[in-house]
Amino acid sequence: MKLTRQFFNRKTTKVARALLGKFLVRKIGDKILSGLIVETEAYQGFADKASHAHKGKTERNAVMFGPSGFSYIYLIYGMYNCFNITTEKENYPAAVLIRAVQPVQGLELIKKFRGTNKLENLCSGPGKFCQAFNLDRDLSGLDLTKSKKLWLEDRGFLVKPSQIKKAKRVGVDYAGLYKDKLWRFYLKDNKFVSKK
DNA sequence: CTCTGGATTAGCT
DNA sequence: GCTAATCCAGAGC
Repeated sequence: MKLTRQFFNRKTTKVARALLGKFLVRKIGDKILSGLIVETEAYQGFADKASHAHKGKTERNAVMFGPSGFSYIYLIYGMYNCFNITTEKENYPAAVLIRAVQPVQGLELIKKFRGTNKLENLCSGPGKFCQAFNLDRDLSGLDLTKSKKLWLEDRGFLVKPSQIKKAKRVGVDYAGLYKDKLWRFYLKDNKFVSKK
């Protein structure tokens, strides 16, 4: 079943945890790509120095201030894209970054987009995942509860709380007090996460 | 295996 | 002008 607004309209860390084991589905023409989410990170509020919303609302980050369940995709390091899903109520800027996915459907197309065949190297990082699923900034601001190109599904994959590991977020050493927050979540022993 | 530097550009100061 | 929610190739061990 497709994830609805109320799934995303909760505390960001809760959504980040709940997204593990859910499926991200992408439709390109008549082809379906999908993957099991295995790694996420939470970015929330005004005080979080690692968040784009920390300095207030801008043209780029405006969607983070909107309703939950929308895509926020931005260019990082001049070369890669990062895909996020907005969370929480309107005017509270927050989102969950999808860091890694276990590819399930559409392997052929995913391999083509990535230019590699090694399974564990297809979607094991936020930039890799966007490349694999052909996500770019054109798809930012989509309502993921309504879109026909991109949405999330619960397919009954069960994740026990004991299978969820917490860690510091990656690449945010500049974020002062917030750099050590344990707002990264991933599935224990899953070989598709971005780091071991 | 680990470590390091370069690629490349929008967005903010 | 500076630098980032990253990735990869190449060097060294």
